[in-house]
Amino acid sequence: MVERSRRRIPEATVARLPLYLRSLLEMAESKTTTISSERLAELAGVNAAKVRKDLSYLGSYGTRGVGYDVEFLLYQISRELGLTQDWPVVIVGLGNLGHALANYRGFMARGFRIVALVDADPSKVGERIGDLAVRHVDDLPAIAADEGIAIGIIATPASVAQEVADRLVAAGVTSVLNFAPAVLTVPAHVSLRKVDLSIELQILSFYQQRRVAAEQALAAPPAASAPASADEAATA
Amino acid sequence: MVERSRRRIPEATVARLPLYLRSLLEMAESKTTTISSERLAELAGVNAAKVRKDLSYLGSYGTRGVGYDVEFLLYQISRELGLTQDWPVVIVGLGNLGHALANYRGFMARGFRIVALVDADPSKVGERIGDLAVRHVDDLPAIAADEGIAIGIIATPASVAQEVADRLVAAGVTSVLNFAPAVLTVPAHVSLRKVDLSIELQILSFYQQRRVAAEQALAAPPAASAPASADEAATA
DNA sequence: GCATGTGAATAGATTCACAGCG
DNA sequence: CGCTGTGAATCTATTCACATGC
Repeated sequence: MVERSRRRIPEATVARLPLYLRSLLEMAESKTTTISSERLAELAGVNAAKVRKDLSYLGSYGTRGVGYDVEFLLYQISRELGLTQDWPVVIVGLGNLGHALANYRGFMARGFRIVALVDADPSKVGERIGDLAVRHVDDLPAIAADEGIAIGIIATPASVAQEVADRLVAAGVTSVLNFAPAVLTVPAHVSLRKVDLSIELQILSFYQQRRVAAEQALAAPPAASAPASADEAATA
Repeated sequence: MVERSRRRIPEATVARLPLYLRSLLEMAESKTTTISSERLAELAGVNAAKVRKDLSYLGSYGTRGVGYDVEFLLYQISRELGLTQDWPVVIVGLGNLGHALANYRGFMARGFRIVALVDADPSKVGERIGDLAVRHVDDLPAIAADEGIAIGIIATPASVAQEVADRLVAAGVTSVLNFAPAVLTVPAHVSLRKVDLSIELQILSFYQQRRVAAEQALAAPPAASAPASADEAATA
């Protein structure tokens, strides 16, 4: 019982465990008791060898010739991800996005509980969202101490995101999820992840352009140099 | 002029180009004319060797002993990412998140234009958000054809996300950004990216737990077997 | 002299392929 | 026999270190 997490789990594997978890939850709902790496791979949108290798980092939890026990694997992954406890979360910044996040009862799922909302704008302080009232960002240290905040979500404009991150860290928060389009720096003992809409769109744009260019190359004769007016959208 | 994109740009590099772009935009605003890989690396939160290698895939756009011309590099990256044109975007699903996204004039930045909002709920159809009216999801084929939609954003509940993806693809959309917590499958000629809040939180939870466990291991004597009540949060 | 550009070295992730075991 | 678990092979990405050229 002392030998918890003797293995070093690769980052890429950690990032996939939530996918397996979600797939297993679906299977559990449909009363399926065991699942093969093949099927789990299909549900999670990866390949079977990857599933087996990933799960092998957690331990030998499968049965050869049979597969994995859904409930047991669910529990093991939950435990590994630290979801057998509830992490108190604070959302900083209650503009459009902050509001949407605060109302995400569904998305949050098990393991996380929004316990505080803070904003720097005095006109927002006091506003009730769900069953929480918005408090001032200056109260962060007190809130963090009282509620034992583990995770801070930054949903502010980019211009103040670093300052907010600093305040969260100063208040003792050691995990930060940043929605602001800005590069943040935090001390080494703090985890930082980001969700960036515009980056995702730009990546899509890259491949989209590439496809359009490839189509044009096929359609146009590969002879003459530069096509004069190539600015019509080619999404047919 | 025909030799556009002769190099094969690695995926990891593509994912970082938007970071460089953003950093360069900041530099351009502060009237800086040239920038070293070192400084750009600092702004983008990566290391300098990576910046140089990444940029070298685009071409030899730097000057030895000097650095990169900010404006020129800005243009080259924009072009490479396909941001010299505007991509028409449709948002599907106007719940909390869809609303927030529709109002994100800021986050969207250059290169993208939200031209349509659709939802399956008849009570939402007709609602005006900004200067757009919500239309019914059944109109997608017509909308896609009229507006030349390039990118579809899925902001629906997970339960209908795959169906929406199928409809987008059927309507000719070839880039999809999925916010729903579901694994989607699309044909090979369609790009798919996802943004998943709960996955990000779960990844943070993994490392958070790991830290807490490490602290406890330090604090507690490494002798006795299982600590009886280990369910107090340890965020001090 | 100084910062880029890039081969070579290293590290990390994915995939293969099959031995091992229920 | 079927499916897991895992070494070995492969592929991709990162980092090093220095020759190159302004």
